[in-house]
Amino acid sequence: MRRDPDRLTFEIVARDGDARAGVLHTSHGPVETPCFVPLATRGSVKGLLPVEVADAGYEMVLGNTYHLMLAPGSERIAALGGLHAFMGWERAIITDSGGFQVFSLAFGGVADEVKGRRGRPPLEGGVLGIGEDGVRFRSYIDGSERFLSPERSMEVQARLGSDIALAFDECTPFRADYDYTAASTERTHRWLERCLDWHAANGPAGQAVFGIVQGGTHEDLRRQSAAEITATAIDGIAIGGTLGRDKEQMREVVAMTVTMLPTAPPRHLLGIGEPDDLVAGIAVGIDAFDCAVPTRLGRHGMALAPLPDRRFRYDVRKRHNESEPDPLVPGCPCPACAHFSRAYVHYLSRAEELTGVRLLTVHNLVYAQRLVAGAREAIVAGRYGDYADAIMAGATPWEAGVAGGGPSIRPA
RNA sequence: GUGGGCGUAGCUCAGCUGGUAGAGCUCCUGGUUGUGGUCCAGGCGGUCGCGGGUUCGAGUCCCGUCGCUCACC
Repeated sequence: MRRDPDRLTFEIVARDGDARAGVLHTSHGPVETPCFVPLATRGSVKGLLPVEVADAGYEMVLGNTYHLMLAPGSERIAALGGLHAFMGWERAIITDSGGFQVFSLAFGGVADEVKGRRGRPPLEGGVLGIGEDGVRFRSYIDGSERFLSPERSMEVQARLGSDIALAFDECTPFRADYDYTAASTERTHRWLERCLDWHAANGPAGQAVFGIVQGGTHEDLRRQSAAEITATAIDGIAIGGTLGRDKEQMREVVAMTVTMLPTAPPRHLLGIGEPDDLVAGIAVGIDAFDCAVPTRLGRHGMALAPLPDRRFRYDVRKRHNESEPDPLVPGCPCPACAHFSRAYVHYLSRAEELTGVRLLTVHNLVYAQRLVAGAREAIVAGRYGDYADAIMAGATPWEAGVAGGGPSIRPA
């Protein structure tokens, strides 16, 4: 199924149960898995320099076709040497296809859509129409009418020069009925064929393409989708679509879907990345995750922390932190925790100082990176179950790690 | 000194010709999973400057008083 070793190879170096530890060899270097992929939607991990992202231990970031094609435009980025050169990031880049934005333009977000809140669409009437050929939508920047199709998405991603391009798909709403989801999933498969046709003729030499499993929460549709994607010449598999109404259903759908996939290609779970989700996803055999959570939480004044009953986070802006001399998370190896008190970050956040966002973003990214890096070490050591148990019991990644000994439960 | 205006939630203010108080922000609590530094949903909070009077009933009307402010001497 792998089309070309020059594009991408995936080497599995260890297994522990269903969990895998591996290395994704991309055109811009190796990416150790399981990995978390920070979002650089508009060509920047918000608030951080590329060197800071690399220093946090990251080997790949995610850029977004939808945002970058609207501004500054893929032609301009190509003229300036491609996305790597443009944003000053020398390691791997995976680009989203823009398919999910069609969904979020219409529904505001996964949580809003699932709960029927109707959210707050970024732009009224953002999606003008979805057809066999592609999607017509309005630019969130100036309201102008734009068009995205399998060919157009691949063309943009080719100009960006990402190491991994995602096939153009439709993310079906949770509330969509079975028939719509089935029809949409089939159309996404036809779109995948068009993506691969375009890429075979025009794609950059070093760029890999991942197909995206759809099918909503329906087992037969997921199975059909997985089978059709696996039968094509893709380099890896992403799990997309709306995964359910809550965490429990999401995990069921992911676990179910993974069993339908061949073991050789890398598996990327799209859009999921709260700490407990990473732990659970790795356990069933997910190799890569991308998610807005660590960086977005940082912008909203939240710090990741070993607090299982608090969703692994706490609000630094709350008053009780105003005189706390300890760092965000004691023992954390990140620059924010190495040099600053929680009281200082609390003060900066409430004062809306940009440095507050930077410190929280760095902390959260380091925390997420340590979580997956610790998981990798545990898998290699054949102790992933212990590691997962320790994290879920409130240990920090460095405490739960192979070298760090057993878990230590700290008070909230 | 004379004349006008204003004193209502921590802040900025709304309350028509009298029927026993509202909004925004702040504050507190949740939520926000292929990124709009957001947004959403709840909650705490007022003896309506003070003292009298009229009235069944006064933040609303009358008298006095204190404070702030503007204009004119």
